[in-house]
Amino acid sequence: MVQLRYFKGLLLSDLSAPGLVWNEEFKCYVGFASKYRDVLFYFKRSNIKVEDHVLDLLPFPIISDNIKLRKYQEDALYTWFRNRWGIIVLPTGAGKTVIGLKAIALIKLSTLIVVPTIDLLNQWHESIKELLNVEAGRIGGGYDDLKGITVITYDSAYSKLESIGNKFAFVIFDEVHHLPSEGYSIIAQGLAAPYRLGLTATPERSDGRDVLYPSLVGPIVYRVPVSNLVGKYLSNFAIQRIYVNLTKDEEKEYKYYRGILRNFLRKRGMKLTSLSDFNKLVKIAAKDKEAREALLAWHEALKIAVNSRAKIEKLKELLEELNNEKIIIFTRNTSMAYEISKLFLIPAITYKTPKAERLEILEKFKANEYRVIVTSSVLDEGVDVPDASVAIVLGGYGTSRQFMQRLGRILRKKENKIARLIEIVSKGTSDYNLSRRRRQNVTF
DNA sequence: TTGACTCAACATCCTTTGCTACAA
DNA sequence: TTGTAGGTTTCCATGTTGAGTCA
Repeated sequence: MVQLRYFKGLLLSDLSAPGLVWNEEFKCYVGFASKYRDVLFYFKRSNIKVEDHVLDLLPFPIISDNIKLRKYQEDALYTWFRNRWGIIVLPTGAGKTVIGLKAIALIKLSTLIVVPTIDLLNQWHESIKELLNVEAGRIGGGYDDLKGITVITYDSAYSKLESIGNKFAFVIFDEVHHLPSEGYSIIAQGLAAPYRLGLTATPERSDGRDVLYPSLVGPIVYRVPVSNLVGKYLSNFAIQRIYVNLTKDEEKEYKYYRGILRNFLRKRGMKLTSLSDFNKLVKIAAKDKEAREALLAWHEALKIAVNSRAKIEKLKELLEELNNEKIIIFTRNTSMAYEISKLFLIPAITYKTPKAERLEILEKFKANEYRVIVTSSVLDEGVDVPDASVAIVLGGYGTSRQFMQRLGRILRKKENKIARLIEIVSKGTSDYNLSRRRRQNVTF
């Protein structure tokens, strides 16, 4: 007979098991609470009886569920259900929340839903009320209400982990690509929940920490590419790139700043061919004045390339040409978003835009009072953005995630219309590299 | 309740073609 | 002579969010 207990995000066992190590302080074998599932399985397989005091589950509420899933949602859910462990990847707008809700209705055990933003916290709360007919608890964004089905932000989950770690049998990580980060991964480790579902449209991470998924939430068990849903559930779309040249002045300035960087690299015998090269430069720049100047020059050059005049000129043409379309313009820098806002009298949303104003702009965009809005990267994820027919990308990161998220903003099904994503790229600059990089590893 | 503020955490940040030391 | 491996993480700047505090 072995005794298993939970203590502040940890699993305690008086017998050894894989994933547990002897702890002198506790006088027993200790591991992360997330080991609970494996350890239990190990003891059962070894025919060792377990006195299990780990879970102290909250009562599951009475729900009613009339959720009808689409074929691909059903396939995804039933594939996941075999192990009740793993990640489902679905494009933006393909109905991930509904799958999560159906999973809750099937498992019928206390459930924690972890989300990155307060917007999503409230959206899940609404959906649960609407589709499961029950008022869920909320923790975060001013709420602190623990219930048998609770929605919580990643930040609150992190800070409340010790006290809630064994209260749930099932955990859903929405936008699960956030989970592997250094701090948030502790949430997955400290929860004892043996059933786990991750949901995202974009599982790949540029820092490579996506290799941690299997141990935190399980591997990707089902993936629906955009191309499978286009036409029937998502809009047909076209991607177009327009290349522009820097103005003479910009080119001069761009070359000047790139020259500072290049001279520094040559002088120090360094190169900038990989991310680790870049990190090395950043590290040196913390202490070395010359390196800092080189890095600042890199920033300046990039800014010139990404925010060039020629892009604004091209944008002007496009706005005239596409005068019947609903358009979202994406920039990289907030300064560019505000400049466009001023120039074309278009409402702008950035992280500096107060919540109420943001909501008002999105409402008016939805109601067709505004035809065009401009934004930096705040609307990439986690916000319910009304659909547009055209996305004009003036600048962004070199990540496929952002590219797919922005594409997702125009993919809601439209009758007899092809959605368009138009990228405007400065030729012969680092903006070109960014554009190329963000399209690598993209699976449609 | 709201708003303004601060703080901590997370994410991105690289790829033209040039260097140097060492092994084959 | 030629080919290739070497060096890797705590942080230049900017953008974004949630939480906490205080008025």
